[in-house]
Amino acid sequence: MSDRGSRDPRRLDFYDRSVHVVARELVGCRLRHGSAAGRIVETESYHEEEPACHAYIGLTARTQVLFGPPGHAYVYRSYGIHALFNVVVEGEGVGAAVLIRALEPVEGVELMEARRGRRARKDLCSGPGKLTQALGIGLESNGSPLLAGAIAIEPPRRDERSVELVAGRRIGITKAAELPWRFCDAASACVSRPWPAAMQGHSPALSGHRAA
DNA sequence: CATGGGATTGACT
DNA sequence: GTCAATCCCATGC
Repeated sequence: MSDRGSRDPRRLDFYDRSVHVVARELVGCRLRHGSAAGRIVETESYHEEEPACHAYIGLTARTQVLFGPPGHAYVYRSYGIHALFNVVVEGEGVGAAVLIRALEPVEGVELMEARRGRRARKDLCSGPGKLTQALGIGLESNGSPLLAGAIAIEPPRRDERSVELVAGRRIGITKAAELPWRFCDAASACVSRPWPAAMQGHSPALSGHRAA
């Protein structure tokens, strides 16, 4: 794999790089489905060589998309209830993906509230199951191309502040839980709980924009 | 074909 | 802090 690809998530070579590089660079980008969009503030990387990754077991019906070409959505059902959205990365034949774990709502907040129920804005997308519900992403989006489909990833806007990136251990897993493959914007109040140790002592703001 | 285990969330004690 | 909801898929008989 090469790490010299594009930093523009609207280009295919952005995704054809190390899963950890892509996971870090996705923080600050914007995930969109129709008129609803949010700023990515938390990701985790998963790779076939490590047992927490679904691709660890090899090529099956479930993991087919993970081993497919980069730049596509991998969506699966978690705990029978929630849809979790991932970005397939690295070359075809390599099973690796970035789990999108939290967003700051930036567009279509009313639509997100309609889907999620009225609650604090910072809690609309502060978890991997919450953000798919808020954006209306379901299992039918599994395999959807991110460069030519309903779901798109856009680069950070120039008027947004830069990301304050911190890494921590992945959460919600029992295998390979010690790997520091969770990446968060420490300045965001929308990161899911528990916050990484590096965020203790922070007082994150809600908005990803610079103060007016 | 039956079974068991989740990359979670929200409600409740 | 505890716990149930709920379903897809991998595994084993």
